[in-house]
Formats: sequence, structure tokens, C-alpha cells
Amino acid sequence: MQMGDVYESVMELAKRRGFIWPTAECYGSVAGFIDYGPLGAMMKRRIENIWRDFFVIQEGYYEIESPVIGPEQVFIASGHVKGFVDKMFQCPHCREYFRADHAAEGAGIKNAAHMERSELEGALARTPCPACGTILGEVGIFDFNLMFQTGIGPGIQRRGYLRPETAQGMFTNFSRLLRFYRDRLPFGAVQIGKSFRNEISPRQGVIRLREFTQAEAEIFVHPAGKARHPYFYRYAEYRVPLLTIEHQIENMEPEAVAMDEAVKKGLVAHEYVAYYLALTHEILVRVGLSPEKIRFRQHMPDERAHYATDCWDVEFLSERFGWVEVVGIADRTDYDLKAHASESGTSFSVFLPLENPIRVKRRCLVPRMKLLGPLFKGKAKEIAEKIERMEPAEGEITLEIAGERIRIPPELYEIREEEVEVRGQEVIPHVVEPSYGIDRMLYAVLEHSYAEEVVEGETRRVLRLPPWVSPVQVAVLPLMPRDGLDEIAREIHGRLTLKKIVAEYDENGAIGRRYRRQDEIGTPFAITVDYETKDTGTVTLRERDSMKQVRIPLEGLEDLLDLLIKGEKMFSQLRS
RNA sequence: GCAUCGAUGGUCUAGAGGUAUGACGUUGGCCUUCCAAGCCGAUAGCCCGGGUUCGAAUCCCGGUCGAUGCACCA
Repeated sequence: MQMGDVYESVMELAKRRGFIWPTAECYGSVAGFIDYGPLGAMMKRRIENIWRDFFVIQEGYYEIESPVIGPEQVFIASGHVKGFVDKMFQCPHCREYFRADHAAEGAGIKNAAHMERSELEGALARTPCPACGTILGEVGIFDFNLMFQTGIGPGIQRRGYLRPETAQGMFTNFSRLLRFYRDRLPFGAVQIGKSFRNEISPRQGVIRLREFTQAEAEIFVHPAGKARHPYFYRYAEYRVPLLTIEHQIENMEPEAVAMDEAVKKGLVAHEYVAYYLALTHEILVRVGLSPEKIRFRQHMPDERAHYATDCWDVEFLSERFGWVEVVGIADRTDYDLKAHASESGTSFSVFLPLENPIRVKRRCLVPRMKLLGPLFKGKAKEIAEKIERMEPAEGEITLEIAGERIRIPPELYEIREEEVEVRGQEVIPHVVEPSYGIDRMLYAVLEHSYAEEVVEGETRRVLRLPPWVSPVQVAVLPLMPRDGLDEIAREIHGRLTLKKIVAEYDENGAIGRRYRRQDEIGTPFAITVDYETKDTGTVTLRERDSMKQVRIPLEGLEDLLDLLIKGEKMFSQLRS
């Protein structure tokens, strides 16, 4: 097989057999959008559910669901309104579009990235166009924001954006989630849903979409507790191929490292990040990526997003696109919670009680209300509150209330020594975020599981999907569509359906042709009803990958298939 | 968004200023006792819009989508 053509073959198969196809084809499609067909939607749901098995069931991080449209403030706080833009301009001569800061720096203008718009416009006016070489002259710089903007409600509309990541939903719900988890750290919440980025020029088919599905987990941890993950032992010896910053500088191959070693050697920032590296590896292999085509690449310092400290891209190797990011694992620190705290004016911290409350002596100022009251009337209360919050000091105090300077002579307050009990501390948690691109994952699974092989002179195309990922789980085929074989097959099909097994009945065409149809969509097993079935009450069970068959009794067929589909029993263990 | 190239049934493809070839697929029937067999029949197509022309799927222009290069991808 010519490997360069794998993308074409996979996409052709995906379109023809109902996995993925371009959106609104009857109107000519739109770049950056795809539709999932019947098998694709089914497969995508299976992948999402496997992800849930890990994050919701194993980790115990409940799933939430928040709107895809968010009010402007959310994205002002997150930094996306300001930070998710590129300053761009169009050359008036050749009509090419450029990023303003890149063009300016290319022309030798220093510090262009931090210039104001007008300053940058002035600088660009004297430089030649990077494409056509003409001196640019007057160019209008405009902000291109990668977020889709919309209005909420009629009339004077409130501005809204389609979310560029699902993460903000977990952050804005922080205090409700905190209460849900009964005020304890660590806890986490996850979300699977659509996100939107108005890419300037999406290429690469399913790899860069304008609307895509993310599965994100936000795990809130005590800043001092990141070094120890409570269940780290699960993955301590789990080996993951790491491509560290050093590997990249030295141009080395990734290296399989056990997680405890990675933390000990300081390759990975702490146990929390390491834990999710390993967990991610397990998920990716489980959904059907080839282990030898996965690597974990650490972000170079200049590559990190505005919020992250240690950050890893999990990449898969595509025959067409090279190494492609499927998952990002970042320590976002307290960036997001602090940002929302300051934008919203509400608390985004956790009160953590001390096991043994401590008593501390402290001096504080106590306003003498008897004197303050008559003197300041309506302002007295506000003044008193300010005084209480001040560092104790001797002498006259100067305050500012509503722009007015007010002097408070010492006789209006007293300095008191008191012993208070400190019951705990307010902590803003740090956030560890594993973020998965579901669409890319699905494509990676398709590409890695696609195979062509020659069987008796004919090319057999087969998707070697794990049985728990295949959209159709079993094919039920009568050897001949008559002599009662079809009736038995239909009855078996019905029995499987009752067990919630996705089964397809097919009687059309030669048996070999029907096997091939199922191979192409990755159906892992086929039940064939033949003439022996009537005599012995047995059917044949064919495995997709080996094309081997065994005879098995009709009795208990559903349970056996259920085990095979879950991977709890292997086909190779079966005997006729 | 720029440049170059491309777009013909579901898929692959031939051809071409007078509406189209073949194969595969799908499907109805016959046949067929386990891996795309055979026979007969059916099926559906020139990316969209405008122009030139008696007539455009074909020529021209614009758009859309795709490939490649540039640019973009916190």
C-alpha cells in the first residue's frame, strides 16, 4: 500500500460508508465543518463513552454541560477577547493579508508585537509589502478575533461569543462545583462538547475544524498538593514515550520513561501532570491508536499559552500530516480562577480548615462609634469598615471615601490587642487540564486502523477497530437467504438487539461479499447461519482480523458476544 | 486570503461546442452449501452563478470545495 494515499483512502471510505463527510454538500460545503454520518456518529459516541469511563467513572470527576454561547465577560476574563486576536492588515497593492506584527518584525522593526495599533500602522507605512515589495503606505490594521461573535437577544444586544474551549464552563461554575464537592480539594469536573474557532484558513480536512468537539477535564488542586497525586501508584511504573524540551533541542527520538522516574528526574513538573500523561496514553491505546505512533511532546517555553506553566502535547503520527496534536495537558495554575475572581468580583477560593485551629494574637483598630457616628453621619459606617481593615498604626489616619480625603484623629478609635482563632486559610486552587480533541482522535483511530491486504488476489480493505469502538458490533448472515436460514438469522439478530448489541442483518449477495462489506466498516464479528445450524443448533462465528471461524452453540450466544465486544474474552480462546 | 492545478453517477474513470464511456458499487431476479464467482434487468452523473453562442458539461469570468506553495494555526 502506498502510505501517502492513506488519507485519501480513509476519507473516501469514510464518505462512502457513512463515517464523515463534508457539511451541506448540496450547497458546495464549507471549509472547516464536517458532518458525522450514521457510523461516524456512533463511533464518536463510543469514543466519548470510553473517555467517560476513564474520567467520570475511574477518576470520579462528574460531567457538566454548559452553553456553547457565553456572555462577553466570560471571555474578557479568560483573555480570549484580547488575546485570541491577530492584528492583521491587507496590502493595498497586491491584496495579500498579513499579520501586522510579523510583517513589521520581518522588516526589521523591533518590538512590533507590543506596539499600539497607530504606532504599528505608522511603522508599516514605510516598509515594503512582504509579498509584492511595494512600499505599503497607508494600511488599516484590524483585529481578527478567532472567536465567532453573536448577539444575545433583540434590541440593544448583549454581545456573546461561541466558546473557543469548553474549559471556561468549568471555571465559571467553580463555586457551585466546590459546594457540590463539599468544599474539599482536589476535585474535578469534565465536559464534552462543541467548541468553535473561526480559523482564517482551515486546511487538512478533519484536523483543523471551525467547529469541533472537545473533551476537557479541569482538576482543581491545592497549589502545594500538586507534587502528590493520591492515586499516583496506579501509573508510577507506566511507561510513556516522552519528547522533552531537551530531546527537541538535541533533536533526539522520544524515550519511554516510567512516570515515577519522569517526576523524579524533573522531566515532568509534578505527579499530577505525570498521572494524566499516563492516563491519556491508556485512553488513546484503548480507543485504537497505534502505541508506536503516539508521543508526548513538551511545549518549548516560548510555545506555551498565556496561562500555562508545564504543558505537553500528545501527538499521533499521521501518514499525511506528520505529528498532530490530539491532546494537550497543561498546568494552568490559578490563572483562570484569579481572572474570573477579578472580573466578576466574586470569590474563587476554597476555605481549607486547619486540623487544629491556631490562636494568634494580633492588634487591631476598633472605631469608637459613639464619636464617629455624630461626626460623620451617613459616611460613618463606611469609615468604620475601612478602619477595621487597616494595619494598626499610631496617630492620625487619612482615608479616602468617594474621592474625599478624611482625617481621623486617634481619639476616634482605639487599638485593641485580641486573640483570634485561625480556623483555616483561603486558597485559590491550581488547575490541571487534560484537553482532548475528539474529532482528531476519531480520525487518528480511522487512519491507524485502516489496512489493505491482498487475499487470494483481491484487495481486502479492513478497519481494524477495537471491538468496543466499532460502530456495528456484529453482522448476522444467513449463508443462503432461504430454506429457513434467513428466519433463524433474523431471530438471532433480534436476540442480540435485546442485549443492546448493535447488529446488522444482511442476506444480500454472496457470503464472501457480505464479509467484505463488514470488514470495511470494521465490524469485528460475524455470525453465519448455515445448514448445520438446523441440525446442531450451532452457528459459525467469524473474527474480522484473522478471518477465522469457530462453531459455537446458539445457547448463550448473546453473552459470549457481549464478552467479546467488551474485550473481556478473546476470540483466540474459543474452540469449536 | 494570494498563487498554481483540479472538480464527470455513491466510488474510480473515458470523452467532448450538439447533454456522456466503461468499471466497481447498490438494487430486483436466477444461480450459488463460507470469504468481493456467474447470468439477466434496474439505478443514478458533467460543482454553483454569470457571460459568449442558435446551442455550454465543454470556451471566458466570478464563486465554492479540494490538493500544493505562501500566509495563518493562543
